[in-house]
Order: sequence, then C-alpha cells, then structure tokens
Amino acid sequence: MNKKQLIIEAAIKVFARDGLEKGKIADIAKEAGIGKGTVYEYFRSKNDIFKVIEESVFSDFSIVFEELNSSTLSPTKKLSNLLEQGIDMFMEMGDVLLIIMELWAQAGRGHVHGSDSSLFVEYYDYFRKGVESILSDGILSGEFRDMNKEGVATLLLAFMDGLSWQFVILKDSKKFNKIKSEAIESFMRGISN
Amino acid sequence: MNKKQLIIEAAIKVFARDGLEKGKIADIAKEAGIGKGTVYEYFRSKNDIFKVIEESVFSDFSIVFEELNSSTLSPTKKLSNLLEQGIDMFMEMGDVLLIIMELWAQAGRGHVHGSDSSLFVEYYDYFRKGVESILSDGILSGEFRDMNKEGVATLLLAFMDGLSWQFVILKDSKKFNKIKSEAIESFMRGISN
DNA sequence: ATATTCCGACCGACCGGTCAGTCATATTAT
DNA sequence: ATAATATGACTGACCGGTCGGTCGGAATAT
Repeated sequence: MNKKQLIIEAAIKVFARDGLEKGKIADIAKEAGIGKGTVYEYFRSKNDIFKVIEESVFSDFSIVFEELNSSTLSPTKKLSNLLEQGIDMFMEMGDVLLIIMELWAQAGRGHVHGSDSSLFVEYYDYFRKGVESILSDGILSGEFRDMNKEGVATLLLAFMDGLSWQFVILKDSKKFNKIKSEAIESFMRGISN
Repeated sequence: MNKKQLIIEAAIKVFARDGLEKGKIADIAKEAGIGKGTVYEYFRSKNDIFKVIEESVFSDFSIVFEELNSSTLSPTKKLSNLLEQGIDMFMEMGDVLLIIMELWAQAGRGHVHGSDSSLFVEYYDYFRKGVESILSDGILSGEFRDMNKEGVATLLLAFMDGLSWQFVILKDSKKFNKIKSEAIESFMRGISN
C-alpha cells in the first residue's frame, strides 16, 4: 500500500471530522497506523497535506467534467448530465465537502497554504469557461435561447455548489435525489428556447 | 457605545481576516481598544462569541426576508426581489461571508459551539418554507407553472448561497452585478408559466 | 554461506511557541 | 467608601515540527 496515499486518506478522515485547524497530525498518524514522525517523511507540513487534498478533489472533478465535455451528446444532454453527475459526485464526497468548505474560506482570505494564489479561482474559471462553451453550442444549434452566457454559467455553478452546501448540513440524500431532478428541470427550462 | 456590540464588531473583523481558529482573543481586544480580560466580562468564551455572530447574521437576513414576504408585491416580484436583495446583502457582507462559511462547516460536522443542534438547519428550513409559500401563491395566481415546490425552493436557496460563495473567492462586484441580473432572469424564466 | 557494513524508513520523546481563560490589582463610578 | 468595571501578566494545556536513535533488510566482503 502506497503510504502517501494511506496518509492522505487518514488525513481526510481526521480533517473532515475535526476541522482543518483542530485536526491533529498525531491523530492522522494514529488513524493511518503509523508514527507521527513518518507523516513528515512524506509531507513537509500540515499545509502541504491541505494542498494535496485540494488538488485531488479538483482532479477528480476535472476528470468527470472532461469526459462529459468531450462526449458527443447534445448541449442539452451535456448540461443536464453535468448537473446530475456533478451533484451526485458532491453527495458521494460526503464529509470531504466540509474540508472543501474550509479550504474555500481560506482561498477567500487570499492566503492559501502560505502562497497567495488559489486553485479555487483557477479551476472556477476553467469550469465556467467550459460551461459557457457548451452554452454557445446550444445557442448555435437552437436548443438554448440567446443569453448572457457568463451569467448563466455562473448560475449553473452556483446551483451546484449551493446544493452541495445545503447537503452538507441537511444530509438526507433520499430527499435530495427527489429535489435534484426538479431543480435540474427548472434550470434547463430557464435556458431552453 | 455598547461595549458588547463593540467587541462583536471587532471579533467579526478579526475572525474574517484570520479565521475562527486562528483569530485571537487578544487581537479582538486590541481591535476594540480594550483589555483582553474585558472581553471575558461580556462573553463566557470564544465559542460564545461565535454563537452571537451567527445569530446576528441570521437575524439581519430574517428582517429583509420578513419585510419582503409580508409586502403586497406579486409572487413574481417577491421572488425576484428576494434574489436581488439577498444577493446584494451577501455581497455587502463581504468578509463576514468567510465567517459564515466556517460556521457552516462546523454545523455540517454536527458539533456546533459545543451544542449539537444548529441554527443553520433551523433557519434553512424556515427560509425554504417561506419561499415555498410564495411559490404556492404564484401557482394559484397562474404566474408560475405547476412544480415540485420543495425542489424549486431548494434551487433558489442553492443559487443564492452558491453565488455568494463564488463572490467570496472572485470578489469582482462590478462583474457580479452584470451577471446577477441574467442569472435571476434565467431562474425566473424556469418557473414562469 | 555467512559475517559485516550500510541504508533509509520509521519512530516518538521532546522542544518551543501559542493562546484561551484566570485572577489579583487598578481604575472608575456611585 | 465601596461597588462595579477594566486590565494584562500569568498559567498550563496543547500541538506542529524536529531529531537522535532503532531496526530489518539489502549490498558487499570474506
């Protein structure tokens, strides 16, 4: 078993449970079944662990996004699938969402893990541009009405994020699945021609 | 000047800048121009300060919501105003949003300031029910299509939250104002008859 | 074959800094 | 005079990060 991965998984568990600040390196080591010193053989610092977790989350999401985006589906299908799969993905992430929220707040403060640029800003831009290009295709094909693409793309991302944040505190996934389809339908209706 | 309020304002400034955990009581005292011990004359603990901040945010939002909800505007107007004003309010809150995010994550962990029930859950329910009742009115009046009200209400709240979270990291309020109106329009279109 | 040397992953006791909360004293108000 | 309020030095728990030491196994020598 790759020990670095082992530590990351333990860290996710601990940080999700206790928070980024209160989550202790000693607990991560215990959770991973190794000594505290060993953690520092694989990571330079606590912040370093944060960074790796953040990267892994974005990379997971990018894969889903990339795959969908490069498919041959119609723009309508692409967007509704993106919403569907994106929301499902967030729901599956469960407590990892709590870590993302805290990292997000850190990003908002502008001093992320010591550096001052943020993966969040970068990726947000990237995802929004992707959505905008799907919207363009849909407008050209006549499936979508003409619109301010940036506004609608922002709405779509806001919708996905907002839903996951609600899920974080409400938890009830059975209920959420029912709600999800109506919400997606309503969104799609808002942009259709 | 009410000293308790003075401390709360200093605390908001410090927590927004440094985070809930890293924000120091000593800094709050300095910011408020008083001694550290004095803080403890007005608050039992750091957690106590968190709690009061959380309550004040919700109470501000409730006032706006209540006022709008009890107005004589049409359901359509009510909802679009709610979105407009709600988003504006979030944007004005600026860095306070960062505090809310952290409190939100704490709420998601289910052990909020020691207690285990959360204002977030409570208020979310309250706001969603309010939106649902506006939707009901609109359906009756024929302004809105028939719909799963819970799904759409959830979408609306998700949209507002999501937008503010994006604002937290992107900051550009000029751009956001442009985006906002298109996003609201698209949402309203999705529910109109 | 087996003795010897070398390596580096692993460990946890320890250190130094930090900070919430306390309390004895000082200041101010009545 | 004394009650009420304010203060900041102090304390002790806490925790991230360090470092000297251990040990199993690989490489090398005999």
